Amino acid sequence: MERLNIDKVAKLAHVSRSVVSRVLNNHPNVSDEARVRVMKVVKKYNYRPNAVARSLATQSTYQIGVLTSRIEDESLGNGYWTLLYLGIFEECIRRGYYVRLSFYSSSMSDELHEHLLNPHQLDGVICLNEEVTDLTVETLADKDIPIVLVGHNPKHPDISSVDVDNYDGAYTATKHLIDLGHKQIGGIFGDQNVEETEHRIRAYREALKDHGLDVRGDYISVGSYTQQDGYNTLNLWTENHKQMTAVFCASDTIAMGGMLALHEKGVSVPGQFSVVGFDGLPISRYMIPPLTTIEQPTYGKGERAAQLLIDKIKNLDEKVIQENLKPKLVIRKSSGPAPVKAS
Amino acid sequence: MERLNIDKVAKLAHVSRSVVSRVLNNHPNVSDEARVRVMKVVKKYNYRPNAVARSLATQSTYQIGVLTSRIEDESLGNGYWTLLYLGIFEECIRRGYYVRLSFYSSSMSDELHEHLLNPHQLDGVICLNEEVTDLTVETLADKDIPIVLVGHNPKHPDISSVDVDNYDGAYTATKHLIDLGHKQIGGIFGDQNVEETEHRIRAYREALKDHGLDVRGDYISVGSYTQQDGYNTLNLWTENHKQMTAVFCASDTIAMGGMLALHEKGVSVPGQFSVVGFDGLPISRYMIPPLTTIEQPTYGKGERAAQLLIDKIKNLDEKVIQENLKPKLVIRKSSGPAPVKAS
DNA sequence: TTAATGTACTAAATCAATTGATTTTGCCCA
DNA sequence: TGGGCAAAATCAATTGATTTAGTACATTAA
Repeated sequence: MERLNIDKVAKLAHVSRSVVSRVLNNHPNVSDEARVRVMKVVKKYNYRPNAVARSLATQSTYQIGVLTSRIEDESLGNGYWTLLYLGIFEECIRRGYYVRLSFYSSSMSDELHEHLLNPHQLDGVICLNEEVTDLTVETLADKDIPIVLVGHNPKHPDISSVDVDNYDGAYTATKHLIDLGHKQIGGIFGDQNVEETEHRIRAYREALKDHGLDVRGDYISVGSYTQQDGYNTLNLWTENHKQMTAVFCASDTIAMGGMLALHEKGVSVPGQFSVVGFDGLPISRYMIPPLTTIEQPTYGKGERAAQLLIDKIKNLDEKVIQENLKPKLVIRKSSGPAPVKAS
Repeated sequence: MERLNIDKVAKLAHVSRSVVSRVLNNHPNVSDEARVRVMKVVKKYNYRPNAVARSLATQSTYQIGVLTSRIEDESLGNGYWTLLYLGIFEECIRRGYYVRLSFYSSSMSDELHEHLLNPHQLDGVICLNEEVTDLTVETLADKDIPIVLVGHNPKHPDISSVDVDNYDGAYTATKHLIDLGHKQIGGIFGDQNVEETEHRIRAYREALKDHGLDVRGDYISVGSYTQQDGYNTLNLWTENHKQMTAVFCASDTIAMGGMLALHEKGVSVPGQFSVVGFDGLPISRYMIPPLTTIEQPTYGKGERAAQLLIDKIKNLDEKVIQENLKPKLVIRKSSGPAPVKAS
C-alpha cells in the first residue's frame, strides 16, 4: 500500500490541503461539497492523518505518562496495579489520549528517568506512588507539564491528587472490630512517612480512643505493605501478645501473610482471632477465610486521576483538587465476635 | 525557559544544524573540535532533541504497543499482568523503546481498536492474549508492523511468539501428584480452544496414561482461569467424586478458588487432598496452605517478547521464532502423599 | 451604487528534526 | 603554485500535518 498523505488526499479530492485539514478537524468555512468530496476519498483509501506530524504541528502528543515505582518490587505482583492502569486507560481513551507506561527503579540513572518524561512526548504525567513523585516533580519543574498524583503527598500541596479516604477506611475497619466486641486490637501498617500510612494509623488510634480502649504502642507495627511483613508480625504477636484477639491490617497483602502465620500457629480465624484488611483486592474474597476488608475503588482512582489530568491539560486550569474517594467495608468471614475470655 | 531547538544549538556552537544532528546521532565526519563545541552547548542548556520531529523524519517512533484483552475481566486483578508489563518495559528501556499500554474490550468499536494501533505511532505490537490477536493481525495486515504474541497461536504460524512450555509444566505437575501416590487425580482447566489449554490437558492425560492410570472424562473440567471456576468445580467434585484425592489446577487462581471450596467442605489440604497450581503467582506462596505450583517465568516472558519484537523491528528479520520457556515445579505445602485408603 | 462584511478557498510558513547532495577546507605531492 | 582527494561542513529537500495571511467572490447595509 502506497503511503497516503494529506497532499495526495487533497489532490484526489481536488481541493487544497488546508481544506482536507479543516474537514478532518471539524473546522468551519468548508462547503458541503468540498467536505463530501474529501470524506469520500478518506473513506475510499482509509486515510488516517499521521499522528506524529500532527503532534509536531500542534505541539501536543495526546499521550500521558503513567509512572509506577518498582521499589516495592514484591507488591507489583498483587493485582492492584492492573486495575489502576485499566481505570486510567479507559478514561484516557474516552477522551482521546494514549497511555505510556513506565516503571521507575532506584537503580535508574537520572538521565534515564528524565528520558522517560521527555517533555516533547508527554502532555501530562500521573505518578502512582510516592517514590517517584519527588524526582518527577523536579524533572518537570520548569517544563510546564501537568502532573497528577495517585495518593496525596503533603510535600506537594500544589499538585492535584486522588486518594481513597484513608482515615475513613481505617476508622471504619477498627470500629468494625470494636463493634464485634474485641478489646485487644493490633494494627499492622505499611511504609512509614507516607501520608496514607499516617492517616490509617491515626484513624486506628482514634477509633480505639473514641471507644474507650487503650492504645498500646506495642500493638502497632509499621513495616511494609507486603505479605512477608504481615506474616512476620503475626508470628511474633501470637507469641508475645496472647491477649490480642483481632488485628487491623493496612493492606490485604499484609492480611494474607498474617492469616498464613495464624494458620501455621493453629489459631483459627475468625473463631479465636479476627482479621480485617484494606484494599479489597479481587483475591481477598478467595482467601481462607474470605477476608473482611475495606474496599477501595481502585479502578475509580485511576479513572479520576486521568480525568483530573486531562482537565488540567485542556484548560490549563490552575485549581488544585485533592480528592478523597469513599471506601467501603466489605464484611466476609475473617472477622467475627470476640472469643469469650478463657480465664 | 525559552524553547531550544537544533537551530539555536547550531548557532550557539557556531556550526550548521547538520553537524549538531551528526553529533547527537554519532554519525561520522565530524571534527573533534566541532563535537566538543556542540556537546558543551547541549550540556549547558540541557538540550534534548524533539522526539516528535525526529520520529517524523525517521519514520519510526521508538514506541511499541502492548495490548491486553479485558475480556477475562476478573483475571486482570491477579498480579500476573504487572510482572509481564515490567518484563516488557525493562527490556524496551534497555534498547531505547517506549511502551504504550492498551486494553481491548469486545465492546470497543473496530475503529477505536484501529486507532489504538495507529500505524504511524507504533513500531511494533505485542499481543498478550488470544482474544486480541486475530483482530490485531487483521488490522495491521498490510501495514508492515511487526507483531509478537505472548502465548502461541496455531492460527498464526507466521508470527513469532513466546510461551511457557505448557506441556512440560502440566506433565510435571501431574507426575508430581502421581509420584506422591495419588491414583484419582482431577484436572481443572481454563479457556477452551486455546493452544495453552489444549497442551495442558494433553500433558495431564498423557502423564496419567504413561503411569498406568485411567483417564476419566468426568475428572476433567474445562472452564475459565478464574477463582470462581475452581471454587465451583471442587464444590461439585467433593460431592460427586469421593475417591478423588488430588487435583491439578491449570492456574493458581483456579487452585485458590478450589482450596476455598475444600476448606469450606472441611477437606484438609494436603492431609486428605492435594492441590497443584500453575503460574507461580507471587501470592501462591501465601495461600493457605502455600501452593505447590508450576512457576512460569512471567517477567521473562515479557522480556523475551520485547526482545523478539525489537529484533524484528531492527533487522526486519523474517525468521519466525516460537519459543518455549521452561517452567519450574515449586513444591510447597498444598501437595502431600496420597491418604491411606479408608476402606 | 458603493462600502462593509462574510464565506470558501489557496499559498506558504511553521513545527524540529534527518539526510543526501553539494560546497568548502585542509593536506599532500608534483 | 596548482591539482587531486578526503574530510568536514553547509545547504536544502524531506517528513506530514496545522495554521496564518492573503485573495476572490458573494451577500448585506447604507
